[in-house]
Amino acid sequence: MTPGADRAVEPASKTRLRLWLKLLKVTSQTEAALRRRLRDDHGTTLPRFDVMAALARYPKGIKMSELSSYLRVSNGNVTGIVDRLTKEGLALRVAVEGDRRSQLARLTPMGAVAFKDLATRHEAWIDGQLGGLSEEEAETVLAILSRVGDAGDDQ
Amino acid sequence: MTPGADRAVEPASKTRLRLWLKLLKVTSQTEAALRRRLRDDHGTTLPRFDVMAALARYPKGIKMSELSSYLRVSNGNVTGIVDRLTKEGLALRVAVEGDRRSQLARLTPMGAVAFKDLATRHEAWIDGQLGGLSEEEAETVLAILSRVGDAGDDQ
DNA sequence: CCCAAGTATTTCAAGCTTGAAAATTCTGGC
DNA sequence: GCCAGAATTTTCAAGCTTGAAATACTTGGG
Repeated sequence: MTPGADRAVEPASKTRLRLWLKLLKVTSQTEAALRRRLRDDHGTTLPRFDVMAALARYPKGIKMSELSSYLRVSNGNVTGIVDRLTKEGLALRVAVEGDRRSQLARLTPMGAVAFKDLATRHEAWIDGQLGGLSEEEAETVLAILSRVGDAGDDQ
Repeated sequence: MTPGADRAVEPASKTRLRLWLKLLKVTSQTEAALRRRLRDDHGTTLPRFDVMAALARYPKGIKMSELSSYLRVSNGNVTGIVDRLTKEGLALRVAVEGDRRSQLARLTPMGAVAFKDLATRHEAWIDGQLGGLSEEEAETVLAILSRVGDAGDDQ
């Protein structure tokens, strides 16, 4: 749509590529630091944290397939992560009434406590990482990026 | 804009957490789409692409340890990726004069051609993904995020 | 010259990730 | 009731990732 003028278009694509590289850099640096922190200070991993965060939102449990689509990862992936959380006593599977194919994954009481602690520290830590930004700047970026990750903003 | 009128009561930490989740969402969605594209249309992977991009910047070759610190991944990681690229004829290792511990990794002519093609398509594709943003918006986000991923902006 | 300490890389075990295939269970048309 | 096809989950092979240990080589002090 409206590619029209062959002069004005060129700089925009370069700017967008730079923006992509910057987005990648900020998130991967922050994510790498987060993984390190989870590992060193809490003996866990980011995928485990993500799964626990999802399970925490569904106290009554969530089906494995719903969990994988919620997290946008493959079915086989969550199977392995929930397996490991279960082995550590943080999660469990419960049968679904009336459908023996499905199982609900949920946190154990121990898992819920562990997650609550993690979540609190997580929020404070992220705040520290992004602390250089004012609330207004954060809102500005949020508003602009909302037009990129547009499809299916389901939360 | 200014959707934040009634969000003024929200603490800045919540806004920053939302921003983090948004950044994560945009980059991981884009990255997932990129991985899919590389795999389905080009039979390769993002790590391979990243390594090839790094090697393309050093036509004379780069030491394995320099490669891993450039990409900010572990040594063992690049060993495996370069192994696979080598097996496919896209990269090779050459001995370093005067230090038999080191090796220089570099693209083969075939690897260089393959990368050049990939890079061209990559830039156009990214532009399409972020096409919803004006150049001004992209610049705004870039300026703000530059204050987060501050350390060592090497490109 | 010898060897201890340092440097460069690879190997390894464990976990994450994917898509495809397999196993299990359900459902609806007959 | 039977069974073909659909739905749900697990299993699997291959690759990515890390940090630690192992391997190979270099350097400098004695």
